[in-house]
Amino acid sequence: MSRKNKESEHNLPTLADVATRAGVSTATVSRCLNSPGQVQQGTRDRVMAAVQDLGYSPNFGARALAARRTKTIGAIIPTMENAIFARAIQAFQEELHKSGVTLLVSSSSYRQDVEEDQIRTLVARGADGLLLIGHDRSPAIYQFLANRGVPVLICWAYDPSVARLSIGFDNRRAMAGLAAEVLALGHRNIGIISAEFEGNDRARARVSGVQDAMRAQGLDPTTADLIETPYSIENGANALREMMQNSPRPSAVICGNDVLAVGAVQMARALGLAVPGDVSITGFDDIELARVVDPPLTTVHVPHRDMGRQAARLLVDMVAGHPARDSVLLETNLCLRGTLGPPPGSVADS
Amino acid sequence: MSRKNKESEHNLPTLADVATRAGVSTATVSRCLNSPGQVQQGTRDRVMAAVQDLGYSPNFGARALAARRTKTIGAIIPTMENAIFARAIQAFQEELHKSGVTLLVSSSSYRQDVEEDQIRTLVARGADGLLLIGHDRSPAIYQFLANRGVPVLICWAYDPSVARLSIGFDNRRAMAGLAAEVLALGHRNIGIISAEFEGNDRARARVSGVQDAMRAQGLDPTTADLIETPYSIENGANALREMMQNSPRPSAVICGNDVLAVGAVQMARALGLAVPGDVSITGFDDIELARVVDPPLTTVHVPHRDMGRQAARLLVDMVAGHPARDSVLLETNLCLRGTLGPPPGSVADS
DNA sequence: GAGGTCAATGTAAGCGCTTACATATTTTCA
DNA sequence: TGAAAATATGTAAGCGCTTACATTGACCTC
Repeated sequence: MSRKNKESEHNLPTLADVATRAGVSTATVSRCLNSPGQVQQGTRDRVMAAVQDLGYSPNFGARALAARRTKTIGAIIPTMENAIFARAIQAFQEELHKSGVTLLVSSSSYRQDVEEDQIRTLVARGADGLLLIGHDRSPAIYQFLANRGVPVLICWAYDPSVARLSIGFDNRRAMAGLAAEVLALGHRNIGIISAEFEGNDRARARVSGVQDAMRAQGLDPTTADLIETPYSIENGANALREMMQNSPRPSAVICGNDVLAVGAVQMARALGLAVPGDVSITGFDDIELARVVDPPLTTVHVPHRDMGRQAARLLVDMVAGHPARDSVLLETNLCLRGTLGPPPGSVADS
Repeated sequence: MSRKNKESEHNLPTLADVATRAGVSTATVSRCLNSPGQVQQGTRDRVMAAVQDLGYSPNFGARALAARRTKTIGAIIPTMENAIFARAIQAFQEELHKSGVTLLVSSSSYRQDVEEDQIRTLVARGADGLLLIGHDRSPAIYQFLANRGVPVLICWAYDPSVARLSIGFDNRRAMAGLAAEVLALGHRNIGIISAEFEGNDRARARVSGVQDAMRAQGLDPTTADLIETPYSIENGANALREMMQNSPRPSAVICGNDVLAVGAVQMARALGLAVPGDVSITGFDDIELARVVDPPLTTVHVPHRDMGRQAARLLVDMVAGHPARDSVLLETNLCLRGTLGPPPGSVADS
């Protein structure tokens, strides 16, 4: 009951073809490909020559099926559309490549349901491990992953209160540091433009950081003007416009990331407001955009490349059965640039 | 000689487990999953319940092996690090998703050897089709793809002189249009900052476009100052600095893309040159960055999202055996913004 | 009511690989 | 020099699916 080979069909060379041509068994060919050390030089040469001649390349599905691993790691990022995740992912991929691991990337558009789908898809495709951004997701999906025995590394967040292994920075503390700087200049009317909280623990932590800093100064955090909006330049711009209609008007607007901040800066200028003369604006991430906008953005530098690289090493180890003992905390640092100044009418200013 | 099941091992439910639990054969379960119409309602319900109960999800490798297709399409882009390709890929993925196709993305860092590796990897992984950027690559690799019967769609380029199916725009004509605009303002000393030519037909085509426009004005294209450098803001900046040391100094610098142009604008300002008062600068692509820089960049708008979306549809059709008849030409349009003005000392200027 | 059609399901043969175990060959050293 | 140890290769059993073909039974049609 053999499947008919329609003449039209492509018939690629298989391991068996290579074996025949090289005059060895399929096992030997397989070994040449996977652990060449086990095969004698002469035999190996013969096999490799056959591989070349035939233009053989192994069938991934068969290999995955037989070996029960895929040398594949999956990553799901919220978006590819701006540079926030791109640099980290690029570094992640480069590092994985060194270990012969392939990366599969999907983007979830910041939607939890989409992300869950993608997690399932990646696992079904045999991802040996997964890189995810932030901790926020349903217990059910973590349970699923645990059942499947798929190691997961969380990045972009470091939160010692969560047991899961992660590599990242302390969003809350980093933002608190920036906010402290803002408050130290004398700003008292603070605006916050954040990403939407739902499903985004980083965004919440950053806002908490601002609130921490306010409390530390004896200010009431609830007096801060808060707008939640999806990350985009345009949304940042709109949020700033809205915020500037309030009274009292914030003299400093702290944004959840650089993309929002860039939009805010542009809108401020469009409204005829000087930055930082009339309003100070800060970002978070220090992506390329931060230096392109005029004036350059005061922001928090996140070691994206480093995070990506280290994440790759950790995850490769985890897949190999050497789970890291502890989460990794990376340091961020403040980039004080042109968009932050003293509030209008302050002593330093007059 | 059965493989021992070490007790420690995860043993996921298989199709057979589902079949047993539902009291049907594996074939029926398979049909429920792949072509539910063929199965009676009652049976199907029973099977689906079993799938739920067991938390079954199909093994990708086995499926690919047996079905000889993967519902996967691969794409290789030169870089993820800036936004040039991100928008198109995002749209590409969203559209593929509608057809139940998974996207695998790799980036080649603009290196041909890396790209060939990745092509082979993706094919080995069973990609049913491939999306590639530009035409430039070795005949050997095209031959390989043809042997394997893997359909390929080229994007980012439209060149009727090449037989391969593509979707894109006419880089040469688009750039010629922009250059004509520059020349019409009276610029005669032209600088060109391009990506490196090797392996990048788009870059070459764009420079040819500038030369076409010069010839059309009776100018000698070889008088243009040309610098080739990899795409990055920093490289754009360095190239501009270098160019400004020449004499005569260009009054307009046409850049191969927005990333280079943004770097050029920033360097011009750092050098104390007014843009466009002292030097005009143009880009290509119209990515977000183009509007963020001050003044906003004169550039060529490329319909990235549309290209991505249409590419997905075409490729899905090709994989299904309905190859498109012709390459698709998309229109670009000029975005005349702040960085382009008349040359210094021109009548309009004085 | 015999023969034919059609729909629903079952049977079982692979898909192309890896790897445990068996076998053959060479090396080592008491 | 011979037995044990190490090394190289072969044998063949799956890995978890899909699907061609076989089977079954319900329903028509003349």
